[in-house]
Amino acid sequence: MATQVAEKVAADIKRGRYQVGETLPSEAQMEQMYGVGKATIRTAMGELKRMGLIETRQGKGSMVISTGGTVPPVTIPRAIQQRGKGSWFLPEMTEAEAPAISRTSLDGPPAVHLGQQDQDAISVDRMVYDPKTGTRMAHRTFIPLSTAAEAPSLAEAPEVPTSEIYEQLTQAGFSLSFTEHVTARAPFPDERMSLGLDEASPLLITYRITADAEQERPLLCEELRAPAATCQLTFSLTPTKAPAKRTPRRRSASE
Amino acid sequence: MATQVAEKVAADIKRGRYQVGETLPSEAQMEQMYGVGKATIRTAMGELKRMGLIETRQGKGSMVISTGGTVPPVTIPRAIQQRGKGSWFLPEMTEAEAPAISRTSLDGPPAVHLGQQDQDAISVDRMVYDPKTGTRMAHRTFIPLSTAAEAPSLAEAPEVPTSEIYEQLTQAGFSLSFTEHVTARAPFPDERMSLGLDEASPLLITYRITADAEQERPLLCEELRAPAATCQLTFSLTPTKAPAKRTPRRRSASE
DNA sequence: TATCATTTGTTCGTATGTATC
DNA sequence: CGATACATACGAACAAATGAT
Repeated sequence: MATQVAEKVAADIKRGRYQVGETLPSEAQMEQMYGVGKATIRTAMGELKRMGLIETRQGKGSMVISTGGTVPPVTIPRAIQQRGKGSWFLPEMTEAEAPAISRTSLDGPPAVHLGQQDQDAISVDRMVYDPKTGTRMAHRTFIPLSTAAEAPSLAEAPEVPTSEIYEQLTQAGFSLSFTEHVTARAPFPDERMSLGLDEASPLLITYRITADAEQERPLLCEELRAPAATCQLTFSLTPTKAPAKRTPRRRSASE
Repeated sequence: MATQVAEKVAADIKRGRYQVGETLPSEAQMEQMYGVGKATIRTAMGELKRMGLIETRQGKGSMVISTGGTVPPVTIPRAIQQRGKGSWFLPEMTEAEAPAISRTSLDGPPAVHLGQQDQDAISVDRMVYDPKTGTRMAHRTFIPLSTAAEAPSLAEAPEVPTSEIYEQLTQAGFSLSFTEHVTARAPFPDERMSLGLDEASPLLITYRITADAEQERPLLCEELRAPAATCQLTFSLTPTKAPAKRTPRRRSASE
């Protein structure tokens, strides 16, 4: 029944019955309108919030912020430019705070993607944001100790920009290739706090794995967490010109 | 308070206090354990479900299905191979049903990405699934009428595999380039039905835009919606070798 | 500055429906 | 069939934020 109410209100928003920017009738009014209890209305409002259609504020009311099916306003380009032999250029990110450096034991997705379960790594945490909208994102760089051993300058100053990390890896003799894995999930409570997610917006999560092209050996892992309600990641796909004789097999996913 | 309970249980799961596969104490028991009411426990369980830690089934109980921080089991490769001049090869997808062809008016993200607001397009709906896990995904191809006009064979049989669409566009004289936009949101009620999302898992959404490289004119839009709890998209990033806009080129960077 | 009505946020207790075993 | 457990809904109370008086 709560779902039916949510669908009804969503349809009304889509039809223009409720305009964007307008405040919906109060919950008490909706109870009367649909002849249901408070819990039902609140469940329905929760669905509408997660769908990104409305935004509620205590003491004010529920405002329509979208009619659904819109493109997220913040575009995060995931492109890599190589200008010279070891000169890399990445889309800029504005840092909200000074990066935090720590030493961690690799676990979860970074460990799987790097193939280094329970190994140690240097991790650099950054809070970045989009200057136009103020959207905050969490960025984390994992530098395995085995990688740092081959590029000693990395271990000394791991908080340098990512493009410089790529440069140092290139100077260390590696030929870099990049793979990115994207997924999403509901944020943990502490992530809601640090990213300022007032709603129950999902979290868009991407892992960029930098590997040595020849050895196919993972060298670096970068994690980016962004609120999916306001962000979209953009990739440029380059067709690979593979010979038709043999199919290059990707690693099968079975964890 | 509900959040605190959720954090406590999540910590217990992460610490191994509750093992994966095990059933949690019943909601009634938890009310006693934490000294809270039913609504609080249910809110907490809802958070744990969205985080992908537990799965609840009516009449059975709440089962732990993950300790958090795991890699989604289904990897969806988003790669494009070009074998010959107009011979394309894409990762295979298993169709669950026969494709449904309809004519729609472009709206929302597809319209924005194609730059064709309110124009008509042929849309081909497919329900695909991963044979190993049975995960269902919704795939939709938008062929603008303006594109169909230049590749007439497309309009006659739009339900051909995507690789064949690329082939026909190449034969029509286009030089194809691809861009992909990824975001996520909570599923709509009808999407929960059709995709079989028993939980409140977010929906991972990606739009692949096929454009003509020279004219930078969008030709085609493919939409893929997959349950984020079990899926990750994988991209291969190719560094672009762009000439520096300010730095003068001293050497001919042939590579 | 203080007060008050309005509105959402959170929790509680209870009841009923429904799937599982 | 019956006991158990989750799903859904109702009614009530209080807290907290907001905006106007």
